[in-house]
Amino acid sequence: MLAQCGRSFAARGIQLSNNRATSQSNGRVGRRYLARRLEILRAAGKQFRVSGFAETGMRDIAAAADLSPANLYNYFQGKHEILFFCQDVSLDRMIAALEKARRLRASAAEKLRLVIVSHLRCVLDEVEGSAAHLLTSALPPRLQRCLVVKRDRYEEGVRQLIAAGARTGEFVPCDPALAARAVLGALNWSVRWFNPDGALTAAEVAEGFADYLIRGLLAKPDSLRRHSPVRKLQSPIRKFLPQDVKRHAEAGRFSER
Amino acid sequence: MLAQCGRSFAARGIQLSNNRATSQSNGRVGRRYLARRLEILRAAGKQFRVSGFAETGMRDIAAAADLSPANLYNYFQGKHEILFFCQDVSLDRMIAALEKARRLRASAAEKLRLVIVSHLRCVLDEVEGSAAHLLTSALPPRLQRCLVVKRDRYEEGVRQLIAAGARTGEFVPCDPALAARAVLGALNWSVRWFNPDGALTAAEVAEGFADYLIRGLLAKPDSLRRHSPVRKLQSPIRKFLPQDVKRHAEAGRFSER
DNA sequence: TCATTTACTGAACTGTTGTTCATATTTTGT
DNA sequence: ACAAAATATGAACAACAGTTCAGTAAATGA
Repeated sequence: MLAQCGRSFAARGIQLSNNRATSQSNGRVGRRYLARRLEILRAAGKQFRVSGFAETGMRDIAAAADLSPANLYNYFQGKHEILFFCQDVSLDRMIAALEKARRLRASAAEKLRLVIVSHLRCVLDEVEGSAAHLLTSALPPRLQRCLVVKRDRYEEGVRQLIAAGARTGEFVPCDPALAARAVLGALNWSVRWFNPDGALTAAEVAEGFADYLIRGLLAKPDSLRRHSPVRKLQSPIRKFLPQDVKRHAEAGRFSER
Repeated sequence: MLAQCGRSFAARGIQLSNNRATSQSNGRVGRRYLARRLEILRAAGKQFRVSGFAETGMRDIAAAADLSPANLYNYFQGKHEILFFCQDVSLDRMIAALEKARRLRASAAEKLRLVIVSHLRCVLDEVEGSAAHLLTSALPPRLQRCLVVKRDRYEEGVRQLIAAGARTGEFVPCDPALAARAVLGALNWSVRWFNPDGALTAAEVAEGFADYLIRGLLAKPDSLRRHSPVRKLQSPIRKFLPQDVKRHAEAGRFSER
C-alpha cells in the first residue's frame, strides 16, 4: 500500500480513458495537478526552443520548472510526452487561428495576414510560445502520427487559403503548396534568430513579414494596405487558457505504453 | 614507438600549424587522407541533416561512411569537429555564390535569384549538401565564433543586396534585414520538408521560391521575367571540388585542444 | 486528531554516448 | 623483401542520459 501511492494521480491522468481524466480536472487537487502540468510544459517548451530537444535534459526541465527530476514523472510519462504536449498546444493554437481566419469575411490577403501574425505570435512569444512543434523526430510513432496529421491539416489550410486567393484573381497564379511552404518556412525559422530583447518586437516582425510575404502573392501589390484593418498583436504575454487545460486532460488518450 | 604510430597523420593534419598540414596535402598518402575526410564529411552531413546533430551518433556516422567508429578519430578530433567542417563547407559555398552574384553585371533581382538558387542547391542537394550549417549550438566557443562570423557575413551580403535594390528603386522600400531573414528562413526551412524523391526537384523548388520571394520585393512585379536568364540548376550531383580539399587542410588551424 | 491520499525527493539503475587504448592489418619507401 | 609509417579495429572506459524506486513530507478528509 505504501509503494503504490506515489504516481497514482499522474497515472490516472495519463493512462486511463479520457472521461476519467476530465472528471478529475474538476476539484481542487485536479486543478492544481493540471496547472502544474502546464507550468512544466511552459518551462520545457522554452528550453526546447532555445536548446533543442535532444540537448535539453530532464534535469534541465526539472530545474526550470522548480521540480525534482523524479517528480516530472508524476505529471508525464516521460520526455517524449512532454515534447508531444508542447507541440500539441502550439498546433492547436495555430489551427484555431486558421479557422478563425477562414470564418472571417475578408479578402484572402487579410485572412493570410491573420494567419501569419498568429503563427508568429504562437512561435515567438517569449513566455509561453512553445516552438517545440518545430521538432518532429524521436517521438514514438503513435504520438508522432498524431502530430503529423495536425500539422498537415494546418499546412493544407494555408495552401487552400492561397489557392482560393489565386482562384479569385486576388493573388497571382502560383503553386499554392510551394508558396505555403515558403511562407511557413520564413515564419518557423524566425525562432532561430528572433531575440525578445532585440531591436524588433514580435509584433513588428509579424507586420513586416506579413507585408512582404503577402506582397509576393498579390496580383496588384499596390493595393496592399500597409496597415491592415486586422488588429495587431496585443498582449504578447498571455496566460494558458482554460480550454488548453481541458484539452490537456483529454489528450491523455494518445499516450501509449 | 608502437603506441604512438596510430593517429599520427591525423594529428599532423589537425593539430599542427597549417603550413605543415597543407604541405601534407600533396603526395599520395596526403591525398587519400583528405579524400577520406571528405567522404566522412559527406556521410556525416547527410546524417546530421536528416536526423539532427545530437541524434546522430558517432557509430551512425561511422556506419554511413563505412568505417569503424574508432577510425573516425584518425580524421577528426571528435564529433564537434565533424560538425564544424560540415558547416564550414556549406557556408563557404554560399559565400562564394554571393560574391559571384555581386560581381555580376545584372539587376538586383537577378543577383538575388542567383543567391537563392545557389543557397537551395547547397542546402538541398541530396548527395553532398550538408545542411548542418543550420545547427549552431553545442560547438566549442572558438569554432562556433568562427562559423557565426561567416554566417553573419553571408547574411549581411544578402541584406546589402536587397538594400541596394531598394535604393535604386528596383525594389520596394522595406527593412532589408527583415526581408533577408524572411528569404533565408524560407530557404533554410526547406531542408525540413524537401524530399528528393518527391514531386518537385530541387531545381523546381528553387525556381518557384525565387519567383515568389523576389516578387515580394520588386517595385514593379509585372516586369519580373518568370524565366530569368540566369542559368538553372545544373548537374545536381556534384563532387567535392579541389578547392574544398585545400580549404579543409588549411582549416585545421581553427581546431582547439 | 489521525489515517489515507497526494506530492515530492535523493539515490540508484540501465542503456547509450563520445572517446581511448592496445593491437592488428595494410601501405609505403628503400 | 623488410622495416617503418599509416590505417584500421574490437573492446573497454567514463560520463551522462532517461528512468525507477523506496521512502519522506505535505495535504486532505473524517
